[in-house]
Amino acid sequence: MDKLSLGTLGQHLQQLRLEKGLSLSQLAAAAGIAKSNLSRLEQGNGNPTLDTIWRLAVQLNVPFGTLVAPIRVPLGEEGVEVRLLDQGKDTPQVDAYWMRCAPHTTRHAEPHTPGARESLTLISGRLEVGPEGATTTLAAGDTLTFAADRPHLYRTDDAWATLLLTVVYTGEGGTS
Amino acid sequence: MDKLSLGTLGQHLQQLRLEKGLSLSQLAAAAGIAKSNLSRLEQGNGNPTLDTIWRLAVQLNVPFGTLVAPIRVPLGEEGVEVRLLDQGKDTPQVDAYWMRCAPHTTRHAEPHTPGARESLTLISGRLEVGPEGATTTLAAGDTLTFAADRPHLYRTDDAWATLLLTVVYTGEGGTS
DNA sequence: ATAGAACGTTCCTTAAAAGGAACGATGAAA
DNA sequence: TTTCATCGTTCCTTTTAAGGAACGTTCTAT
Repeated sequence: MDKLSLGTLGQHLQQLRLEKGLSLSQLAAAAGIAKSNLSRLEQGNGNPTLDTIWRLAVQLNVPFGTLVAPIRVPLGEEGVEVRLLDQGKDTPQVDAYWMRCAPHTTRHAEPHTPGARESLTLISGRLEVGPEGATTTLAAGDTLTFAADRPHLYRTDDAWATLLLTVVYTGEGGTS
Repeated sequence: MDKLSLGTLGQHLQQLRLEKGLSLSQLAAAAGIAKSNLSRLEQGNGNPTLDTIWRLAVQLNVPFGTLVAPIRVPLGEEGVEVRLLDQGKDTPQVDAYWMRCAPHTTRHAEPHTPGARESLTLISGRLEVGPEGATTTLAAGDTLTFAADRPHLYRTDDAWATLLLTVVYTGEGGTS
């Protein structure tokens, strides 16, 4: 059974806060909670109340579950930053990510569930992407959809690449 | 900003519990929390801990936010909520948005600059979208690209729709 | 009826989350 | 330099959510 990880909550909180350019004190004041409270949460300690989470979610302008939902991304590889934007609750299940790749980086991705497809739109930079052996090179504004139930890769040349990425699990929908 | 309503949480809890045919005692035991705790929550009192909500969500097998999200979610003025995710700095310029539309909502959008195109991917729900008079209906996971230099619209039926949207401002410089 | 079991509620206690005021560290302005 | 503001953290106190054991009620079976 799924266990609640307080660490990811803290990471998400801090990440979202920094993206907004807010200091810990500012966010705490804006949300109407104590600094000490927010500090603990970002450190991964504590077990916040619904009221506390709600106030933070409102201030950070994120759908409620986003703060808590664990990032289901292998991530870790250097030069690649991935953010979970949203998780669809319909069938088929759809996960939406924002992704940024450093120059001269190759990310190999494992196959997803059978039938899964990825759609992506390049926001800036250039990116070679697709199933291994059948990749395509995209420029800013281009979109591509490909089968993601085989090993696939993302590769940048000498420029940064930023993109939106959605994974559609057309197979039996998994709940998380 | 929106205030947290504990009443709706209680209603949702009870509704989901009854749908599953569980007694209050059973659910509390299965989730590993005290009966008194669950009883208070269903009555709309109390302010549950993240741990408590999590355990209930797991037992009821609902995505986390569902328990808390009121029937009507924080929406923009016209039932449409839009968040800017990213702005490309390359050529062509690309703006990335996250967008959510309430049921039975129609949003008319003005034409963008000549040559502009929109690409969108539906994360959940259903959406009729496209240039006025030439719309398409999308389901979760579907993607669509259309010319956005004409008046276009987004329309939902009886379901919420969540989607990623990118606007590509294809200037004079043609993309190779 | 009567005993038993399960239901949901209401107390009281206890563990812990939130608030508040320190603290040292850092950075900018006088 | 010195001063002042703000940063994030760490205590300690206060508030309160969660646990536990009653309770009255309802239903079933004996």
